[in-house]
Amino acid sequence: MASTTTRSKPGPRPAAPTAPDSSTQERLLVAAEQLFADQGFESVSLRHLTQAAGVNLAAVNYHFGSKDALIDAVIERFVTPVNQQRLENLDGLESAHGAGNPVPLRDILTAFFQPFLTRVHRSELSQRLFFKLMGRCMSDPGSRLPESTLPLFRAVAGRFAQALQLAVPHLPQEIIFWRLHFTFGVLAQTLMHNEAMEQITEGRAGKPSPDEILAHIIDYCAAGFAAPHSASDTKV
Amino acid sequence: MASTTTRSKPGPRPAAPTAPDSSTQERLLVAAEQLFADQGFESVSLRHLTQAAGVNLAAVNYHFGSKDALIDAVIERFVTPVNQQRLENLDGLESAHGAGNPVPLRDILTAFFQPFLTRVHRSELSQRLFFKLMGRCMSDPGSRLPESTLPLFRAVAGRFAQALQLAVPHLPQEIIFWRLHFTFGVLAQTLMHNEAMEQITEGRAGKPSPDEILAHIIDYCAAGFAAPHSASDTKV
DNA sequence: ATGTGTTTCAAACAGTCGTTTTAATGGCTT
DNA sequence: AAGCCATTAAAACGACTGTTTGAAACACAT
Repeated sequence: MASTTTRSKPGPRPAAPTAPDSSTQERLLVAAEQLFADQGFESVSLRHLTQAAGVNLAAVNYHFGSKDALIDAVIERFVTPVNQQRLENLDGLESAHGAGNPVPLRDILTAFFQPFLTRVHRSELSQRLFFKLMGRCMSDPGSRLPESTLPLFRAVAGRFAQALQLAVPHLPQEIIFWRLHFTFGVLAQTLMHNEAMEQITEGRAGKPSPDEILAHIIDYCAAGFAAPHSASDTKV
Repeated sequence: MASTTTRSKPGPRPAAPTAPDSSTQERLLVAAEQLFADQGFESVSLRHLTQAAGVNLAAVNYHFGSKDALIDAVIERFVTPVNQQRLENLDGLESAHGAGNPVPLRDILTAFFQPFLTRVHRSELSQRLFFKLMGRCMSDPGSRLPESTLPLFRAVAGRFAQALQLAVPHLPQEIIFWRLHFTFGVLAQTLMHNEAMEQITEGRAGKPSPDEILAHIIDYCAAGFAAPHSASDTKV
């Protein structure tokens, strides 16, 4: 009988999002990435997840130890290359402008945002998924980031803060941290609710391409970052 | 015996966060506000919630019908006055500058952000709570907003978009929507993870006051909003 | 063929969740 | 006093959660 559509219930090997011959771990990671992205980490049950992946219920605990460990694996799987490429981008910029010389603000921000947008292209249609999963990592309760990713995150924050301090030397370091914080917020909002923007811009000019989105973000954040610091009247 | 500390387990009426004589609905709303704020809507069980409020487990379903209805009630309870004051602020600004005349960008943004910060003062120490609860409303899965609040939200969005169009006439409407979107992100990030900023700024000058935070946000968002629009090369 | 280690499978575990139920209160009018 | 209503109370319901179990299936070496 039916074998055309993507049934979710029975069958030993229902149409899976992965190649049916890939390893169980791979299938779990891919299915988890998909489901976590549009339902959240806690809302996806292991039964739903393993069923979508076409593997046994116990596979998660066997291969990863626990659901939390699977979540960490999913996050680390795409957070790490993003942060690595961020550092590579910044390395290239700094060596191009000479060590100790300031790098233009827009270039720094582009180096920070770009890995999100290019890494999306590897799996074609998973763009929306990737966006939302990233946004979820940045805003889920308790800043749900695996321990193993924290050192790299700290390195990224430190390096970019340092580069920014050279780019906008008229700002005290504290203000730079605040604005880095705000910039994270712009990114998270864009990643999580980008479909809301698609609705707004729908009548106009098709869907916004990742490059367009990037341009809009850079315009906004670069201006916000370079803004003069209205003197706080608490001091002096 | 013991009645000094805040026991959470037994007793007919353990030390509750509300006046012990207030109504059951009131106690539930107050306790829910507190718990939802720092644990998230789905992570708080009704048993934990009713215990903290000092009421019976069935009280939630009796007075509100379901847990979801309680969540909606909690959200609506403080979202509505915030949006009402936003409209009042904008009314005041527009009548002060004359109908049809542009209102300064920073004033518009202040009118938008200020209700968050002043409304916080009503319950003294609940400032952090209020911040996080609001942030959660804006970023939880499915944009968890009660139906009853949507008309007011739409009115706020429309009115402010209109005012902004007069304030930054050099921008097409689509860009204004994008930047309104980004501004939401800055707000949500600030509301949710403000304690992260307290850690960063700790060694320096005490805690940031709400007014300082507001000043930082306005500096960033006003500049981002007024930024020139780098021409998108897709058209023309 | 035999043994070894890894992986899969169906089934059950103990626990929590939101909700419902039924009985026991309390205050109020008639 | 009796009767009625809204509220509270304790207990149980069924459904779901993540996790564990012990046996079956497998690949692959000896």
